[in-house]
Amino acid sequence: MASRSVLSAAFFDRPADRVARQLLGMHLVARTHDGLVRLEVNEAEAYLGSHDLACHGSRGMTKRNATMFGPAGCWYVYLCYGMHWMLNIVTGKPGEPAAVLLRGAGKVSGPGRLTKALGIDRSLDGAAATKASGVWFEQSGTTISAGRIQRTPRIGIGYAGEWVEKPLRFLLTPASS
DNA sequence: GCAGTGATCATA
DNA sequence: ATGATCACTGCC
Repeated sequence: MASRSVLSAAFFDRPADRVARQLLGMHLVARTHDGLVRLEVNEAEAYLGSHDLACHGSRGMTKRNATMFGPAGCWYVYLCYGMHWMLNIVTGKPGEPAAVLLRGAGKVSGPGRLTKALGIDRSLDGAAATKASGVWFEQSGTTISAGRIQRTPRIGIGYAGEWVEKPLRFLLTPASS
């Protein structure tokens, strides 16, 4: 059924800020050793490409960030501070390094905690976000009103010069009831 | 407020 | 080979 359809590579072949915005409210689904985990995405950051000084790809391709230069819809996973795995989804055209960092979903807040909750590590890096990879997105069917979306500067990128202040972090306010 | 933690990358 | 850095977290 459409409301549970898996997001395809085409969904991610757009500018990272648009993808980050549109991922809010979608479901991040993972097969873990404890079974299927399904979390609503509520925080994401866009890393726009080679011109974005906060983006890993802005300093050229390295072994670590090579996945970012690949096709949209693949996972880019790397280790930060020697302890925390960061989960990103690659966006845009091959050759252009852009991605969206997943920072929060469901009740899990923080990018390192998110990967820990989902059992994600480097072994996912480079895989396409399909059921075959074990981690994917599904459409939630929920319409997100513009009023529930906040934008702020990104976290932890103080080195990025004029890009520090760009409002590329997207947050979904919990629905009130 | 800051220590932990270790892969990664630039420099040499 | 060496040293600085780091898209974070947890405990002080």
